[in-house]
Amino acid sequence: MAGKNENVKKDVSIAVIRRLPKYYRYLEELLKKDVTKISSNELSKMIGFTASQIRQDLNNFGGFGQQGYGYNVEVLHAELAKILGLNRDYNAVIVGAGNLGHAIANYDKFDRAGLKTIGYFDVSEEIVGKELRGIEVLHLDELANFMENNEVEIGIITVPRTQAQSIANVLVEGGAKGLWNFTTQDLEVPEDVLVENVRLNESLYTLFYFLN
Amino acid sequence: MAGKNENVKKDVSIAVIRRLPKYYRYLEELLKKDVTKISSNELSKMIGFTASQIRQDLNNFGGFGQQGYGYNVEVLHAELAKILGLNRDYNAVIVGAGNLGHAIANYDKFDRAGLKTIGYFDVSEEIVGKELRGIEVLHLDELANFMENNEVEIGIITVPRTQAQSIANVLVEGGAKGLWNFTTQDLEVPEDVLVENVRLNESLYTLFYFLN
DNA sequence: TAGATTGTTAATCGATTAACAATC
DNA sequence: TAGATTGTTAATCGATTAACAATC
Repeated sequence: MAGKNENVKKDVSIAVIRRLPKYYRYLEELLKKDVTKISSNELSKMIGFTASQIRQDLNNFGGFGQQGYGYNVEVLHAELAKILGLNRDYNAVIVGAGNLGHAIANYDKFDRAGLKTIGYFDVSEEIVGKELRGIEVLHLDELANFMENNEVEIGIITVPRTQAQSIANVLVEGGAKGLWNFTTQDLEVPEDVLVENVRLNESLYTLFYFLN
Repeated sequence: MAGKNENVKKDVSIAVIRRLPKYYRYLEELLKKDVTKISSNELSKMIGFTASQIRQDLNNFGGFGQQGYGYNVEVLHAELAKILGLNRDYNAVIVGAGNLGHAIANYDKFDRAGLKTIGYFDVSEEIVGKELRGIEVLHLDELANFMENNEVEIGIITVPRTQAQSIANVLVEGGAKGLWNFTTQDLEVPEDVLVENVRLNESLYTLFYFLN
């Protein structure tokens, strides 16, 4: 019994995972304000989740609190950083160096969070050869070669939808373990590769829906 | 009994709403391929939701199918467009005309979906005065005035987080009914205003999490 | 008509909330 | 110690899936 389950961390539901960054963000603010401790009840009032949910969520990863006291802000903040994998860097390439690609590349917060974009690729003659954050934008044709010669964990896809799948293939072939997909294309990838989709159109349509 | 409930469309859950754009997208593809009819079962195989879920989802809005036949692609596509509010235009302003603002402004698909960006605002000297899609980018100070003189339904916020709330206030004061918020700030707005958040950092952290 | 497939009710599953004993 | 608040189990709620009668 013991041996077999030792490494089987019971799966935490995706709903929980997606709430973690919010906890992290609020903890960060408390830290800045030099707040040293916080109860699930106080946190509940700030964030808008129930205290019960907060305690349940956190307890998926360990007992970070102390009865009668609450949670130590600094400790919890650090634990969340660890859980979210913010304690290390991730090499990434951006494929599609248009406005959206630029926006991501230039967003300091992502860089500080550990997203290190080490390569930019495009097909447009206007863009290829230009510099982005001190790095020359390469032609898409050089992507496969680049992937071979660099450790790239994350591929960021900000190209027109029709090209998305073939680029995903090159990225995966080149060793990327995570794809951040900004297109509407549903990408097919091997089981050990992760796709995180940002569906701006779905978000927009949802907004439209509620305006009617 | 009749009178009171007549207008009370039972609330459709947000989970359902967020699946609609995906149905719409796949229907669009079928339409392009001149497929005239589709069963929930066939759709299920394409989209990856269960046939049962698809039928349940659609039946929140009406009985669009026909027993023994399935769904008429053209009809269902048109119905979804109507439900999602894609059958009309929405005037919008973009506040924050940096890379992200540019990306949104230049994304043709949004324009074709009905998002009409009629004003751009920023504070940067480098950007204010320049043209974006043939329209001069104005200084943020002119936003309130612009809102007063134009019908603007949607405010798109792509500024640094610290300015987000005060800009939201101006937008709401000026009549915006929906905010598309690309910052991490949780916006406080009156009850009749809708905020649709795009949390890129939460998406990125989720990706990080799964890479560990 | 027989076969197919919807619309809809019932059963199941999972996530959220409530409750409270454990304990700092 | 008494009070506070966690960690955790139990109850509730809502969403998903299964089943099937209705019907094209």
